Amino acid sequence: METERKSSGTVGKALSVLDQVASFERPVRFNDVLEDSPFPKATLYRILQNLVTEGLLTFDREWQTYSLGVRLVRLAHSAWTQSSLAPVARPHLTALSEATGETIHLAQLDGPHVLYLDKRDAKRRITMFSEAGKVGPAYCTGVGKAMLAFLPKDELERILPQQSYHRFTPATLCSQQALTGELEQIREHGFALDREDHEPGIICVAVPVLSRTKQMMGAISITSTSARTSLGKLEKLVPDLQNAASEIATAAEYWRFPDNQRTPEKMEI
Amino acid sequence: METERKSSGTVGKALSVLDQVASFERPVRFNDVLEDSPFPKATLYRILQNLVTEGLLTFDREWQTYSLGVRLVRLAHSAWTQSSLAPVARPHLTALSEATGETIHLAQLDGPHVLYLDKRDAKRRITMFSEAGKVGPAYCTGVGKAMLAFLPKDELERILPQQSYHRFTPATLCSQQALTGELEQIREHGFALDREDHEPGIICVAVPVLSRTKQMMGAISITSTSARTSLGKLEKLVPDLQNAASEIATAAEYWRFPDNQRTPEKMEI
DNA sequence: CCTTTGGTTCCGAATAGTGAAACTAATATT
DNA sequence: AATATTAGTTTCACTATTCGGAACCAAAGG
Repeated sequence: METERKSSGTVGKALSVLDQVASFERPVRFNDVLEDSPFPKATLYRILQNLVTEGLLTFDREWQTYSLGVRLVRLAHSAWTQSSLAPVARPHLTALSEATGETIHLAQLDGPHVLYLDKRDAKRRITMFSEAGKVGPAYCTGVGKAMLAFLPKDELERILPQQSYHRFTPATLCSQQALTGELEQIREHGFALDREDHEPGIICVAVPVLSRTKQMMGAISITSTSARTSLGKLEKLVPDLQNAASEIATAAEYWRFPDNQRTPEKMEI
Repeated sequence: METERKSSGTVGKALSVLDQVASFERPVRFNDVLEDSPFPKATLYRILQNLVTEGLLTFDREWQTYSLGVRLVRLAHSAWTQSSLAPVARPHLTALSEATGETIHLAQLDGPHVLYLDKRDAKRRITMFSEAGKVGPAYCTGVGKAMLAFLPKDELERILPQQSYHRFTPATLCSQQALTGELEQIREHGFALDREDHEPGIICVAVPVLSRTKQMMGAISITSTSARTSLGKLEKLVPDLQNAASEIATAAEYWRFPDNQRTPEKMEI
């Protein structure tokens, strides 16, 4: 389930190493990295050193281990607050969660994966950093399918073959063909269902967040368990979801022009 | 207050551009970046393109703007959960905040700055992603001074001249000399005080988190207002703080060896 | 003492990055 | 309508970085 990026250029190589270190999920020694690295010893060594001096990795002298550097956390804070839908969506997610009493997700696409940017859990109302930033598969989650369905054709064609199509449950759509058919349906209805595709007992409805120009910006979903509710009941919440989605979209549109730069009037072309 | 990194090598240059884009705090057009960039047009252009294809930036075709890419959020999630003190410290921070009823911070150094990794606010008990990742000055915050005081001499000498020494309040220590003196005190007492150095009315006590080998790993603090409490009362909480700090340190130590790799026994050299 | 394992350094060859300048596509100006 | 200006993109000869095989070093194991 690792992201395979076309790592051209020097930065690409460096980042692929960074990703690899991240994938270990613990501090690693030089040899651990070397073992499944496409790079020869000397090259890898230099790349790691570079990453350390750039602050993307930290090197623990005592243990001779590399781990991800705090500089990333700082960058991500900026990324989260400015580039994504997350900050503008926040109040709407809260409202949705209070109105429905269910779990809410906000996600965007990161390459072929779904990246969760925010989450509201109805029970303990707490959103932690450790929740945002998680990745999941696109082909078998509500938000994933909702987003794929509204992607431009060329991008979709690039992403579909990159899905793993692993069978998680009996309901998982395990082939590109099956998925394409489902996406067609979703496009028609305007919303996606997760019929326990990913986890047994977990169901959800999701809608895309579309800009004024019908560009897909992300997706939001309401998740529950098949024990507590049913797909039918969830479908009744679709209007609320769509409402929230369009509010988020317009909020995001405005949010780009706090006061300076191009004026909102100019948008009306 | 911008971080000036020695951007040698190709990745360094790319990252400096990334930082620059981040510093705008809004989507930017090519020319905005060009205007105060050390790089010539063509070079900057290519660097930006690289960053986009690497997913560190996203390019909005409609508006022709660059903003930080979601890939950073994913990386930061890994960074937060694995490289930093944050995950192991979490339960201890919660405990502290419940015991004292005050605001708790966990911070590490990111170059010359303080980077906040977690926060517990006593009132509305909510920790949001948008809180972690914030940066602040080191020379005039409790956590900052606590960390500087326990830094190895050579590192300290590199970092001290990089502080801005801006006067925020009458109590701010505005010179390297004044700061050095204070650090001496802190080293003696084992804890740092923020006597409204940074914000009027805001006071705090902070202690460093030190590893078994006395390496400085971060700092934690209890913050309050001068209206609600006093420095004297805060000082009474130092033992609790130090307790938490040492628990965090040992937890972090163990956390490095979930099961595999070097065994804990080997640590006893 | 020799060998193995893990990590670091060298240096010529190969590659990727550089940036002045030319070009295009949109406004704005005369 | 013709021209100037501004913003963004492409080209290409030049050059600085990066690459990586091989040699080297240091510590642990026999």
